[in-house]
Amino acid sequence: MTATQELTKNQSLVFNALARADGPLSAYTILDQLRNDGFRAPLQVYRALDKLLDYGMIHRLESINAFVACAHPHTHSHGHGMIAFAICEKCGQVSEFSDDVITGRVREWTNGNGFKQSKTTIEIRGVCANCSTA
Amino acid sequence: MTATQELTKNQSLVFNALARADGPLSAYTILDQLRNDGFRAPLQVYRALDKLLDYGMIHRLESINAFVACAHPHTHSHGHGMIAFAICEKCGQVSEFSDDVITGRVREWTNGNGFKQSKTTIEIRGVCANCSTA
DNA sequence: TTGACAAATGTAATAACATCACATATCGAA
DNA sequence: TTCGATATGTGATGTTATTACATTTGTCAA
Repeated sequence: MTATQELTKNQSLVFNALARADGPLSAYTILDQLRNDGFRAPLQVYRALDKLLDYGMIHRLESINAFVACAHPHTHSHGHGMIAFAICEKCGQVSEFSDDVITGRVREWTNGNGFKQSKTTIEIRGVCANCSTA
Repeated sequence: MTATQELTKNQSLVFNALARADGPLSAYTILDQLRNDGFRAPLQVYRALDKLLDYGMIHRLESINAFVACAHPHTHSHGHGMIAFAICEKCGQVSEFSDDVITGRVREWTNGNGFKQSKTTIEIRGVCANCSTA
């Protein structure tokens, strides 16, 4: 499962809501945007989000309880390498990047400590270039 | 403000609850533990937590909405260097470490992109050595 | 000492985020 | 076609965090 067309109706609706947004959305914001499409309950959103996370098409930003469409689907669709997010607290814009050195250092620590990692969160909060010059 | 003795009553109660716990606690768990000490409302806990975070005496684990007493107060009480957490999903134990290389790479990215970072979260979820051998 | 400001506290209500439980529907393969 | 897996609909509930407002306590200078 990688192509957009293979998503179910609810998954497509949720994914498209995130894809057309210019920043992260909360589950409840998505719900509100999809009321006209027949969405009535949070669970409809959360279920779709879970699947989209599975498929690697979106990310969850733990530090702000929100979700974004993946910015570089092709780049890391094949799994390895952790992704870091820089989240602007002024405008809400999120930049996504991955860094092999960081990935390597984390892996060194986990290997050295017998820790089996399943998911790693790296989130940088601050103010983006645009917002700090303005 | 660095010494435990200078904390207010509520701050001490909350800090001690975290210090004697063997893992992270949620705000509401802390509240329940402190009912006998006169705590009645979430805000009493959250206000103390905010201060303790300010003072660098505790950390917030964003990915599990919980708080832990800082494991190495002396080490990073002087501010620089970001801290990473490895959180075991079986036993709840949290290991805290900091890595200058990771700190440096993050700073390179933020400097290169004009991003003024204020707080950085690094949380590794997985299973610790103890739990994976058991 | 007092009065005035800042910091801390108490309390109720509400907002924001997430899941449970249960019923129903849809689809693909045996 | 019938069975199982997946997806969906819906209400209720659970969990996490904040708002708003009143009161108390501590500090410090006049």
